[in-house]
Amino acid sequence: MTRDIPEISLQRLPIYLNYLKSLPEGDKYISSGAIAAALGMGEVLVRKDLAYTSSSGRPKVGYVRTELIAAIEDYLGCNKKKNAILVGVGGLGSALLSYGGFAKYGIDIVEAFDSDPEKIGTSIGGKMISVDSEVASAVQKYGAVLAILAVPASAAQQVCDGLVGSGIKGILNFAPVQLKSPESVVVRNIDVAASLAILASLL
Amino acid sequence: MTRDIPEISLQRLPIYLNYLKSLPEGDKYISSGAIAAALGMGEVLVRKDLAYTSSSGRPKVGYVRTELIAAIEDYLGCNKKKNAILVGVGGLGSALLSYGGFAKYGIDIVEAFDSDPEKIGTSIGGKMISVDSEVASAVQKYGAVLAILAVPASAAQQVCDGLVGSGIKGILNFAPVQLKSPESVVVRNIDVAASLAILASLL
DNA sequence: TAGATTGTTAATCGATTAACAATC
DNA sequence: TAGATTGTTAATCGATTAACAATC
Repeated sequence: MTRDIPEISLQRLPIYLNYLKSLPEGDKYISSGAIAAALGMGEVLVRKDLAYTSSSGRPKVGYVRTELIAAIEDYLGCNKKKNAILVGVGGLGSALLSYGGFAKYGIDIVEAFDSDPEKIGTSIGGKMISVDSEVASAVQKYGAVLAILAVPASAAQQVCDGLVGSGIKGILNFAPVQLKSPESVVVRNIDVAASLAILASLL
Repeated sequence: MTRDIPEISLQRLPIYLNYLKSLPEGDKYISSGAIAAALGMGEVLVRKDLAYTSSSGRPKVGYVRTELIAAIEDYLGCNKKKNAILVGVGGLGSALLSYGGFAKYGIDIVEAFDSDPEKIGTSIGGKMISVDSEVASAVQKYGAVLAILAVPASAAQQVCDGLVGSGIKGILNFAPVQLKSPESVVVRNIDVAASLAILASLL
């Protein structure tokens, strides 16, 4: 399901979604101008982004808030359940296992993996922690398509290779390493330290 | 120190830096073509990005790896020590307190804050956890310019207001909320759940 | 109807890539 | 010298913004 939306527009959809959900229930209509003003963006940009979700507004009144929320959620696939696994139950991995924020996008972390014998067999946030070597069978068993990679940089490529081999289709990588993977597997990176450093260099 | 580098180029500098540091000590020279190939980017783009750091290479041989690392580190301000505080010692906040990855960018998290009386007075990763209301005095005391915001969405704006009032100049916000702040304060957001949802919608 | 707002087409802006001269 | 690589200028590409017709 590759759509022709620019990824940068796609990245803004959750921002609109969060904002729209934060509005009072009583607000039936919302205009692109109001959204733009609240989020500090241009109103044409907002309308263009929203148009990708095939939501449509009415001249003079704007968009029906609940319809817009539903359209964005639908476009993002929030209503399509996806299973994810997490590899690397260190500090960050543990935090993500306990974090409830994935559910609103239809994502469920079904199992976690680590190489530390101390952790294996325990569970965090109701998620079982199993040994690394069982990743592939778990991916099959749960039909998991997503993986969160939260291992040390030194292990990241090797774990990535295993994930690719297991049939995982998307990897969110927290290790500060550029992973090599086939084009058919989508990898996106979050480097918290680098993000803070970039922010600092803008001051 | 606002430079005329596009932010998107700035965001790539840590990627180059990580890659260059991962190369064997024995590699004296590295070409833009080799960097580009390793990271899957265009080689002209690499040269342009590197040119912003005022590093320069030699035709035929490439860049001196160690010089390039030094130039990027210098440009990113890794050698200029910056103090950061962290607000919200939940799962994610705790993980970030224990995370050692900020040091390589010259960033030190000096103190953490929370509203939970149970946590106040304890410490994580060697960082003291104090009560929220002491943020402003700590910012003064340490000369902190950066803040990591890891509180629930419902508290984020209020905490942000306090940070702005305390004189903080940059905020890395993990709450899925668009913060309102004066233009003089730089805010960047990381929304892990949204990032995974976007990734999923690309599959 | 008049006015506000949408949706789209054209213009602008900025980032990436291509071409190529400089140079070691 | 010949060839590889840098650094820069011009061309292309894509995203944002401006203009404006459609419409409720």
